[in-house]
Amino acid sequence: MRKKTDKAGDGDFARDSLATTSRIHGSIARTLGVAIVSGQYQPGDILNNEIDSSEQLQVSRSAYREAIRILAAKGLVESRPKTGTRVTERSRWSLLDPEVLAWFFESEPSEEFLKGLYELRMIVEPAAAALAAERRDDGQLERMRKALIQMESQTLATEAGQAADRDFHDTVLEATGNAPLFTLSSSIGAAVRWTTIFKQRKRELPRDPMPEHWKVFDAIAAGRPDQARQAMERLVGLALEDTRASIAD
Amino acid sequence: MRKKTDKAGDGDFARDSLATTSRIHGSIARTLGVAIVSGQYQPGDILNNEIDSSEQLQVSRSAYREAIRILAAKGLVESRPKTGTRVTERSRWSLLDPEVLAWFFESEPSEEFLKGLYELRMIVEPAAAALAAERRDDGQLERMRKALIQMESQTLATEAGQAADRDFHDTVLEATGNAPLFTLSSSIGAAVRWTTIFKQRKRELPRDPMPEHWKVFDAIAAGRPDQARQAMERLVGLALEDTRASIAD
DNA sequence: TTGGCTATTTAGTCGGACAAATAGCGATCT
DNA sequence: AGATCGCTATTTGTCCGACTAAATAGCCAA
Repeated sequence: MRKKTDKAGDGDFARDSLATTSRIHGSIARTLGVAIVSGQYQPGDILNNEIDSSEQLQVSRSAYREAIRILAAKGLVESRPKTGTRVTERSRWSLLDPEVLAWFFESEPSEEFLKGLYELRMIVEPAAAALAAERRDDGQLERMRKALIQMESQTLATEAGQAADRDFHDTVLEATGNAPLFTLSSSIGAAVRWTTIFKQRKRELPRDPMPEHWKVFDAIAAGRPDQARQAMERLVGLALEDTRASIAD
Repeated sequence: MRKKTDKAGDGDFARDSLATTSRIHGSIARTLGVAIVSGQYQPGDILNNEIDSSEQLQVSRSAYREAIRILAAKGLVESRPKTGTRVTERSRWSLLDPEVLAWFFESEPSEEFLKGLYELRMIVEPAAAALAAERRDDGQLERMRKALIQMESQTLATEAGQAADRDFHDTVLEATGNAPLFTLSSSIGAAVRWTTIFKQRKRELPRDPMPEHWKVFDAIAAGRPDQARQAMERLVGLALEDTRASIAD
């Protein structure tokens, strides 16, 4: 009933979670998903039936159906015989699913939505930093330090610098030892990446983010939860300000 | 390309999100999903190929494939030609997806996982209550009041009482005006409330939850964020204590 | 008017064929 | 011996067409 891999070799398997779009069902799901989250289809709208839709999209009905299953799994649509497949109300959407977020970012998300993500980050990350200060182990601390050093030398203007930034925040989340909390990191990371791009479109880096990052790190390293929370609050708060400024423009 | 419903009639469509298991692909997904989150399949394990699996489960290959697409959409598995379909590392799982959470609760989740969920709820819900105190409108306030009155008369022992409890918390979340926050907390709340049912299997209601609920309501009605946050902290904290007690048993 | 029956429409399921990708092996060349 | 290239077998991916089951709408009869 179950086959075990000989050597837990997940090394080169991890890289391409993006490959999801390389198959037909994935790309159809993406197409429809973007159309839905961008408002091209409204909640309550009914998609054409499977026969017509698959013909219009030039794919087999099976591939189309698999795409619909993906969308349904993320709460974007709901199917039933006779009625058809309809777009569900927004409150049912898995807004924090990495793919759904990616679809949002493909056709600029509303300012309100971005604000919501930042607000969520403002709630979650400081609390996470506090927990991390209590529970981090040496390995995690070391990864945080390396990420910050990398970030310092590359700056947020480079891809590598942004990746380092993500690594740092990911490791903080991981250090909370709270798996459900950790899954938020990819969502939050996506939001951050997007807003970083936003910011750079209009102006150079508005401010050096390193001092705040180091303060967070120091507090976590020192095992001071309250201090870590406050430092992270400042960090996220400043990022929010910058984003607000570049959006307001 | 798009067909609009005449009367936005989503009224009777909303009830059965559970119907997802009534179709074969859904029930297969559930079976496999439970097997995965319960640890019966480990990350890195490779599932039997589609032909064998679908034969063993007595379903067509198409239905089996649709089930796999659902699991892949929730990050539980990853498929590729030649290699097969393998269970992904836990960090990729959409732990906050309502269905994934439901699968966890089907085979009692680990204490650590439960603790994580409560911890997250403890972070998010008080913050949400604070935001709600600033942004709620009269209609939301009215719905909260009605829910609490219903909850008071029915008690948590009845289905209607639990529904009222859900309504109250959902309305608080809605009142934050933050969609991402809403989806996050709503799925956590729904999942955690399953433990309420667990609790009641073992003992009667350990304590009257109404005073804390009314305090949250009053603070939100009065537009006092800090007070609302503290009241919600107490509310969730007490629920956590109760759960801990019934687990320890 | 109402109640149930039936027709119709739609997703759901099936089975079987063929295509594409790729990991792993083996032959070949250096 | 080692590296490199190409082949092959395995597995998922895609397609097709038929049939099943569910759910609605509308008709017909009481």
